[in-house]
Amino acid sequence: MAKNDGGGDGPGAVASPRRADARHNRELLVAAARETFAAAGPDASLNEIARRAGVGPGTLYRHFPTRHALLTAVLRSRIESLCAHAERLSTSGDAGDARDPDDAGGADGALAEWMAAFLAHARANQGLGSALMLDGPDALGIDCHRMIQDAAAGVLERAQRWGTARPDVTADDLLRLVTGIALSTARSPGDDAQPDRLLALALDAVHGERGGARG
Amino acid sequence: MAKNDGGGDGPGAVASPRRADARHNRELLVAAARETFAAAGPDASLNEIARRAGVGPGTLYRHFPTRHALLTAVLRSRIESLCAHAERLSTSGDAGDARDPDDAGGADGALAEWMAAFLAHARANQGLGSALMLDGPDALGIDCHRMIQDAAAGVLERAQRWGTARPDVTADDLLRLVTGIALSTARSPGDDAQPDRLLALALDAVHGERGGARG
DNA sequence: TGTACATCAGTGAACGCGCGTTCACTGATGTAC
DNA sequence: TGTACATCAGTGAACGCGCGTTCACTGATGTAC
Repeated sequence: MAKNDGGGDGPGAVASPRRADARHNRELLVAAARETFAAAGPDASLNEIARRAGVGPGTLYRHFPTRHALLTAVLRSRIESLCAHAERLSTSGDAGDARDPDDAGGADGALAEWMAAFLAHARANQGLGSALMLDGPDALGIDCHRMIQDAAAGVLERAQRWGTARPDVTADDLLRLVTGIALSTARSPGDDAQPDRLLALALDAVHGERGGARG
Repeated sequence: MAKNDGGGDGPGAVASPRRADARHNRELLVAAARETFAAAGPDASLNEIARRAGVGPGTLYRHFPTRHALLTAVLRSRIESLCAHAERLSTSGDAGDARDPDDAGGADGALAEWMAAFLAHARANQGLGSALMLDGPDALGIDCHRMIQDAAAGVLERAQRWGTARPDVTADDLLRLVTGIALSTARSPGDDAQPDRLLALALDAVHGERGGARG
């Protein structure tokens, strides 16, 4: 049996503590961390998070031995929903065959939809949460990094099969473009129009010139 | 007369101290700051910079009362050369008339050239130096912010007159796109190919579909 | 050219701060009987 | 159902650290004569 596994939460899920007070405090900590990271970025003070949660710093460390463990807990649900979203988009319709490339409502719209969702995710947490995703496997734990990468690859490959995305673009390019938009617009949270406009630009670039007739 | 103006260095230039030792230490400090900011980003320790320069922390504060004053001193020369570059590109050739849009070697190449130069600038200092530029006028002093903004606007407007840039793109869009690329690729300094590829993508987006025949 | 001196600049110990992290102790919980 | 107890979890003062910043003092410089 696993050492301290709380039950069948699947691989990667953090074991829930058995005792009721521990479970409660864990929830308080994650909620406080979510707020604090969103307000102050991923370098926010851990003592401050413990203070907001109304627990001692030792309690925070008992649940999350490292900053990354806490960040992962905060981001996991968001990342999982992004991946589920990608999964839905990648399998809806009859994805196997390439249809008329001018009918761009399918894979094309799916790519745009998912990139918009990812931008919204990246812009939360001051846009910086997702920057950690680019730090490489060590930063957030290999799980989250690969999960997002695979999700992006799924949506992108489908669009490429349909001819609505340039074949020379990689999933990593996609993620970095959108993350960059989130980062460079992070300090002006009021203006939602500009990130949307920049995302539209990036989407145009990824589409290439309709049908791929490139010089 | 100005209060402590070292001479006719033009508006915005920081007055050089009169005494030889002060001038020398100022140079040491700027050099140390350049290195340190490049290695550790714009949040680098000021004490560390003073240590690297071989002076006491008090000396640093005598020359640069705030972190922004020091950052400005470090970035000023770079920014000035970027602006001069833009000026050169904006006035070379016969800029007044719109020529055949398919002859994209002129304003088109100029835009690409300047954006590449700006990307190189943004990628120095861990890509973060230029992030401050997006913080708004307060951060780096209104000078640097406006200087870059105006330089970008000059090159962009010329490209738009020539029809090689979409008319709905703003100079701010341009700067944020490139800054975003710098930020999202900052942590992988070894790989120079990806930033270049992303810049090419962004340029394609800015060009729009050749000639502007957009659905 | 040489000297006296006013002032400009540098020094670096010291302060207060908030951070991350630890640990001896206290308290709450769940379970075995 | 009630109680005893082992263990799991929380507490929060305390530590060491590096940071930004200050300031009384020392030293270097340039200038006036």
